[in-house]
Amino acid sequence: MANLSPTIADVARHARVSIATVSRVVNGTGPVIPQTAERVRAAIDELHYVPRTAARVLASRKTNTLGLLLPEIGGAFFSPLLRGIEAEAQAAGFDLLIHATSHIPHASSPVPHRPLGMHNTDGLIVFTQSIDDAEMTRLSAINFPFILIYQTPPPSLNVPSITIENKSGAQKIVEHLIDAHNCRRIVFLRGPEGNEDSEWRERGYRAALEAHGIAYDPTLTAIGGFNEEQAHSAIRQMLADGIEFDAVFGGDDDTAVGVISALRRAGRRVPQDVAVAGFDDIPIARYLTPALTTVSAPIEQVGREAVGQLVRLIRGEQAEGQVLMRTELVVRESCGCLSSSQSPT
Amino acid sequence: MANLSPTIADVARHARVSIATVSRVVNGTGPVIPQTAERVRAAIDELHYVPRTAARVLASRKTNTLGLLLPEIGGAFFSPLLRGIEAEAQAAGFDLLIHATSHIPHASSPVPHRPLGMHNTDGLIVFTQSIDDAEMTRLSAINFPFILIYQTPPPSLNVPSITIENKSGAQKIVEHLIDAHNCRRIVFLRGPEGNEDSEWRERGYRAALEAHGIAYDPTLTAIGGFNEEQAHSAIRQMLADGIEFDAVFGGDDDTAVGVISALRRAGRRVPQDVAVAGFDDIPIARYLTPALTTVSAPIEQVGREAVGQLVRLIRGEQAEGQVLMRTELVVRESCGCLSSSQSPT
DNA sequence: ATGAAAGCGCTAACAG
DNA sequence: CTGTTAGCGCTTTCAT
Repeated sequence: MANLSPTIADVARHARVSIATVSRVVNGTGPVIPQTAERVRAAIDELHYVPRTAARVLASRKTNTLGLLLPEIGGAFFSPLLRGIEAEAQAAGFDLLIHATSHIPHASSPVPHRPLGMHNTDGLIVFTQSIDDAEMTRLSAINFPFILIYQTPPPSLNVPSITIENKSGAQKIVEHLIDAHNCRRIVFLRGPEGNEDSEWRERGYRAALEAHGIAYDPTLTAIGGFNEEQAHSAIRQMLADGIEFDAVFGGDDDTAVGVISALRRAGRRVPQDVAVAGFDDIPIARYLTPALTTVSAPIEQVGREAVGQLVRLIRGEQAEGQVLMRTELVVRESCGCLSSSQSPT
Repeated sequence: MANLSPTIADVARHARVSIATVSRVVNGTGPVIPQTAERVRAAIDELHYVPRTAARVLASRKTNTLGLLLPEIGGAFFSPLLRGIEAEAQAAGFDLLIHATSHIPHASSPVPHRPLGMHNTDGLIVFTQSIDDAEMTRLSAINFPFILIYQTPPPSLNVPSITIENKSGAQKIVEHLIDAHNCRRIVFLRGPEGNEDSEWRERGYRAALEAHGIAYDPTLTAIGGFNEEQAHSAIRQMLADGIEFDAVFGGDDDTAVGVISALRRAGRRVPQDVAVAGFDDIPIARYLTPALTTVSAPIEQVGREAVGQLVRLIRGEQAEGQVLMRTELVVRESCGCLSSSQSPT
């Protein structure tokens, strides 16, 4: 293979200077006389020189890259999140390394394989359910910069985190269903087991019920798993079981999509027969039929904020601790509010 | 900060062996007596030792990671693609590094900043429109392993690539519109400027027209940009311009979503008044209202195949060259075929 | 303003 | 089976 890639020494020789000088012009560190710098620059692009990251990292002990840990990459939700993170990371001069932490029973090696960590990143953005408490404790103990998104830290740990107003957002939308549309039997479809967002949204759902004197009926909640397919089956099952309801609050927008699909196939009209609401306001939400009433969460913003804080942490500055991002009710058609002749909001 | 992370030397000292021995048990290279190995292992997890990637890479000249270059990360399309790539990379024992090549006017540095390249990956998967021909030529010249997806190589370069049957897929679906639904004035909404997939799909569209003796009408094509919003406006504009049509073939599924939305808002029923079809068969396609008729492309499969070939390339084995993945017509409701009482296909 | 040289932490011969 | 040692390519004092 091509082992012939030039090193800093080659450039130095070519420009008739020392490697230290080359390093200086490459990094803009230290003073170099313009003429010398010019020679070096010429040598660099004549040789197509590209510094080796590994050597750089080893010598400088800084990677200049940020790591993002996700449980899996999928769902419309991740696009804006990644966009936000990508953009801000780049603006801050960091590269981004993403890893989806699926099943890794890689038990053969004596050292636990961590694709992303202090050995190859300067800091980590950790999404819900992508590392366990033990690992979090370890990272915290060695004082490695990391920040949680869509997840609050375990009580014992003082780690900055960014979350959104799940409970009040959920409560607002459910109350809208109740107040504006007279719904009384409202289904809630949970996210994946142990998902924190889902738990808070459920609390909001119950709070709304309670505030309006509607008894909580456990048969009206099931698991939607934050994905269309599971949500579709869940509703289908409820229908088959003869459970009656006049509205569905999906745990998120993907869920709502599955719900609408299942309802329609069962001959129920949305929103005339059943009102439907989601959460997140993913990009396609406004283009669905009917356009989805949902809670707008500043997903991209969460990404940007996460990077911002992480970078501050890395620089040794103070982090803000817990950040709670505001959510907002977005009323469209699926709850029964607007007619279909509106333009997208 | 925590500079105290242990090195291989610490472990060696702790286990009373040489660093070479530690290296052996960590990597499973060379023979080590079980007792010794055990001591080393004990030292390793007592010290929480994690090998430094940079040092490893520098010494071994292998990064064990794959790079993925994308123009931007967004759209429902990427989920399955990333899933496929992630899964296969992991199975092959590689880490994955993703970079979205947005605007980088980082012109200040004398060395071109390449977030991903031979300096930090063993090979690259290159998505459409993420690097230019010059860069491709450079990579090819230094014999660096990389593979193109959703993009054919420039004629002068012999680079393996994975593409899908865009033209025949598009032709099939347009012919379905013509044959099964009697459509004659079919709109086509292009993808982003210069997008190769879009160009082939347009050829398929025109071929279908031609095969049925329908004259190509340039006023029936516009730019949808492969995203809901642009597609929405495009259709809106056409409607405003008084252009008549009985079907729309969106360049991809996201486009189709925007199209349906725009039609509904203009009071046109889908599929009764206008038939709509997409391309890609993204996960939500079957859950839309109406369920989307589209061309199923094995997106996840493309990802897996890309990794497979790239790994082969990296190992110095022969790559297969150009791979063309089959596409398949998926008939659902938006073209007018199925009733809405079906269960999702 | 520039150069010399000492590492950074690890792998990979090569000895023994 | 285990230890020694020479780099890997670069950054970074410390001299000059």
